[in-house]
Amino acid sequence: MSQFAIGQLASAAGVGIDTVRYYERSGLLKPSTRTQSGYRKYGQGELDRLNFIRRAQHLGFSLGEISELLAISGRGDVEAMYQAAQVRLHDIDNRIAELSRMREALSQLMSSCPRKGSEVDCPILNALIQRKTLA
Amino acid sequence: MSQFAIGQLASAAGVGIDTVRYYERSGLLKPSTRTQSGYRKYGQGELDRLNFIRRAQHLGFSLGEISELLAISGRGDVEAMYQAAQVRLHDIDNRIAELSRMREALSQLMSSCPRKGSEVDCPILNALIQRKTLA
DNA sequence: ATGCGCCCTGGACCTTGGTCCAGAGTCAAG
DNA sequence: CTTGACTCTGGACCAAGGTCCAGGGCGCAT
Repeated sequence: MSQFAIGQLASAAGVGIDTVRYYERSGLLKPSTRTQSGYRKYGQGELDRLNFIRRAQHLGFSLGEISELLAISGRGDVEAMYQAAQVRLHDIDNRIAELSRMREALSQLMSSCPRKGSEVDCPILNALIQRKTLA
Repeated sequence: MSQFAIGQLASAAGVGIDTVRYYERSGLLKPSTRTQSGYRKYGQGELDRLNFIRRAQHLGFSLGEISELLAISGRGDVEAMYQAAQVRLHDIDNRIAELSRMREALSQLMSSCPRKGSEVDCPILNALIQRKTLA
């Protein structure tokens, strides 16, 4: 059974040592044992868990959500996993919609900007300065 | 010439009093004068400026960027305004692309999830647990 | 046995955009 | 003149996800 020191675990997962300790403080990942002198020791299970955390983060889950995900995963609760993914998906959709609104408003202003001449001709400036155009 | 106390300015712009003071600390908005007793007094120009800040925020500019925008606007520099908008647009596009990647990965996992049965059949769980599927 | 690199703890600090608080002073109406 | 609403300052605190530091202890190779 391979055992890792914190630095080995961290570099195996591509994170910083302080990040691993931070996850521990946050209740996400604790060492399987400690040496007598207090050194953290991790096994393959902890490395898997750390990789799980990173992948879930990559899908946009927050650490709080990941904490729930880990509990769900521990129960092997497929339905709950699906629900969590769905909630997350809606959140992503909302954020995309919000950004798209911004994009639309901004690019519309830009497309009618002459990029030269006086400020009165610049719709970007006008939109920001006056009570026009923008919701 | 209408003069506002901070509370009046804040409610005219739909923000909190503390927010106005925060903008002042951040160098974005300062009162045109102070009374002898130290009360902030604002005029129409400051209300316009505050509204500008809010609208720019609504387009996704950070307060730091808004600070530059205000300087640009003060110079009436249409070209610089356009450039700033373009930078912002690229940033929005990058964020949308990032979220779309997440969305894609997540919805693909979900579409092949049976939502019942054992955990070994759940691709969401598998993607998070194993070194598969996900980048 | 000593030097170098690793590890420990507790706590401070970072970013962004505010929000809240205490304790004091001020303003306007009754 | 008093009361209640408003404002002042300086500083603490919040979320999130870390990052860094000091001052020590440990482990292994030479």
